[in-house]
Amino acid sequence: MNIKDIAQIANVGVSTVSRVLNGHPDVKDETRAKVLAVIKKNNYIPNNSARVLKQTNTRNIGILVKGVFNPFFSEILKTVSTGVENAGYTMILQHHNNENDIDTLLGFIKEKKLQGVICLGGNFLDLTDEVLAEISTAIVLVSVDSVTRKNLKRCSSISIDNQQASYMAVNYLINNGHHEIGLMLGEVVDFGIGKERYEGYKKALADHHIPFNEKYVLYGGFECKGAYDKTIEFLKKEKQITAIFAISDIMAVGVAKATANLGYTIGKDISIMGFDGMDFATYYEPSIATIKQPKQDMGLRSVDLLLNLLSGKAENAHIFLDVKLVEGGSCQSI
Amino acid sequence: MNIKDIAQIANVGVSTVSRVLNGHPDVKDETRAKVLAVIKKNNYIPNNSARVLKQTNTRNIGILVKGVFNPFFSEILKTVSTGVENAGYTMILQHHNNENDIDTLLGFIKEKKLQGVICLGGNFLDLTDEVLAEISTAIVLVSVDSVTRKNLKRCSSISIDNQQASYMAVNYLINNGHHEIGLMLGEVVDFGIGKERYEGYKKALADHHIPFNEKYVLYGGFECKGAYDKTIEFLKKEKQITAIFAISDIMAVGVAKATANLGYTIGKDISIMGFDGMDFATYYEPSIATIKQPKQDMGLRSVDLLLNLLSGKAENAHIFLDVKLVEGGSCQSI
DNA sequence: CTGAAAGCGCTAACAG
DNA sequence: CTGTTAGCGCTTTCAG
Repeated sequence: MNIKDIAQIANVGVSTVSRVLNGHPDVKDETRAKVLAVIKKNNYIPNNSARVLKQTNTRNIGILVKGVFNPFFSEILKTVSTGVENAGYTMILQHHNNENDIDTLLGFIKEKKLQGVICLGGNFLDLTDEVLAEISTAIVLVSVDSVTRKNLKRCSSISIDNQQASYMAVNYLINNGHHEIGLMLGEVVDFGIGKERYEGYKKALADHHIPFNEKYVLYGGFECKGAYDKTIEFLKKEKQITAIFAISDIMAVGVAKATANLGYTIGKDISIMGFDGMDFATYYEPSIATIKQPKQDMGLRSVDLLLNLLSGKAENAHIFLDVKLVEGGSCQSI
Repeated sequence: MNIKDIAQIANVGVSTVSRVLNGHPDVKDETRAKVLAVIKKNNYIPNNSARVLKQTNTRNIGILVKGVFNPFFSEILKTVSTGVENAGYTMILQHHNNENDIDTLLGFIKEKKLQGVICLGGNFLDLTDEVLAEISTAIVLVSVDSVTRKNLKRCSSISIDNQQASYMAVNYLINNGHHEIGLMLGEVVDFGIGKERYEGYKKALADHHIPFNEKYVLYGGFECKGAYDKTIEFLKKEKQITAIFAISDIMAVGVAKATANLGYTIGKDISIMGFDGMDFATYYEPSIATIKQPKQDMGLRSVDLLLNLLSGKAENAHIFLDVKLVEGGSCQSI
């Protein structure tokens, strides 16, 4: 069942069917009704590929997710997918773990003829306006490293200031009297947000004249279990530790469980901070203090921006959203 | 830059380029190398739409997610997306909340020329082999209602026995001495897995001659907050309650927090069971007892089955995977 | 307002 | 082994 069949059954030309399909105004109401009726009766659905092949306007939006499919991205994804679909676009999700995020992005755009892409995570430090000049695709980078600071004119970004957010967390711990603060990062090699949060940690220590100790830096692999295991091992050796800052809530939960199992009372014997602002951390007992990222807003604004970019209603922009330090029973003064 | 350009530059015909692209064997090594070089030098990437338009073999696999993008689905999605991409397929993700899951599925298949679909969630009770006879798309339903029991010959499914799993949980609570057991469901209207778990709850009570009390059934909307609020309200009225079974871990966390805030000691004053087997529940303090679904396995097996269905290596099948009751400090005998 | 016809970029006969 | 060519189903001029 294709457009030709419909045209034949409805006794009109294919172009008329096409016009009806695309909501062009210059079709007689009567004809439109007839065509619509035939379409409905035959359950006809236009072939997307043919349409995309022909049009420059493919209505394809890609979502490129880098690395682990963490719950934080999932929440953004939820918002984004709703927005993209409501706007009548097709959403193509690609998940990768390649070295070169830029090449992956470029390939994705060409292959799928994307009109727009939202990248969740990844490292785009080497991205330049020259590279982007070759393509006319709208690009919004979400939650990526500080490429945003380069003020590229041919792409947009929505992010938070990771270094400052991390600084805020560590500073808060220090102001609560903590000096021996462990840091739970994800992977050892991380040139993206992990690195920036690492630097925020170091800076906060330095500003308070607290010496930095490499042994206090742990890598939990962004999973509960990793964080749990590393914390157990760590606290057995470093008994002077009074606080641990994990750069994701999921790891914070692992840290919390580890301290509890070691006999610490969370909040009293040890303070724990997370990062992201996930529900399950807020509803932990005690509530895990965290740096809350505006997840919903990040999703909403990235779709908004992308759609406005596509319709020419907006210019490329680099938007920094504010985070909020959410206090919780897991963090107390000493 | 298209196939014709490449052919011209490489001084060969388009079909040769096409053959190289598709790994056909009958190309002279020398020619292949030449073409490959030109492709690489020009950063040529074939247009997917044209390929899909032409081929029956579109290499498009759709993932249709129904309802909330919960963390449980996200985990499956992670596994699935990796599998689909490794097999060289394009993954098109669609997220919907329509009434009619079957029509949505059918439309999705036609529009995107899908060769296979994996449905996460949804209600396919009205699905029949007659409807499926019209399409030649491989379909794997994952985590859906008991349509699986109808033994459709033209689609597959991977699921757990929700009623029995729920029965197992409630039975466990009862055997631990609990008689006044609250049930935290998601939405009031639910003809899918929610209903089956509801029935498992009722059946367990009945088998132990415990009267069913409609007031003990709560609806938390599959969110921490909803579960939290409803539990607070509930426990203020029904002080005789000694256990609550939530049909998702995320809600169990909300329930746990509520009981803690009301001054209950979890595990001692009240027992809590979850469902799914998510990390953050296991790492809760105390660990939340749960019915662990084989998430990883569900993802893996659905991709496997789908790919084998596509290559003719497997027949449609309805697979029930086993769940496991994981004990935890949140549940104790009284 | 409507129809005929030219491709979009690719694959796969088919012919060499 | 390789090139020529006919469409895949659709949109979009261009004529009516």
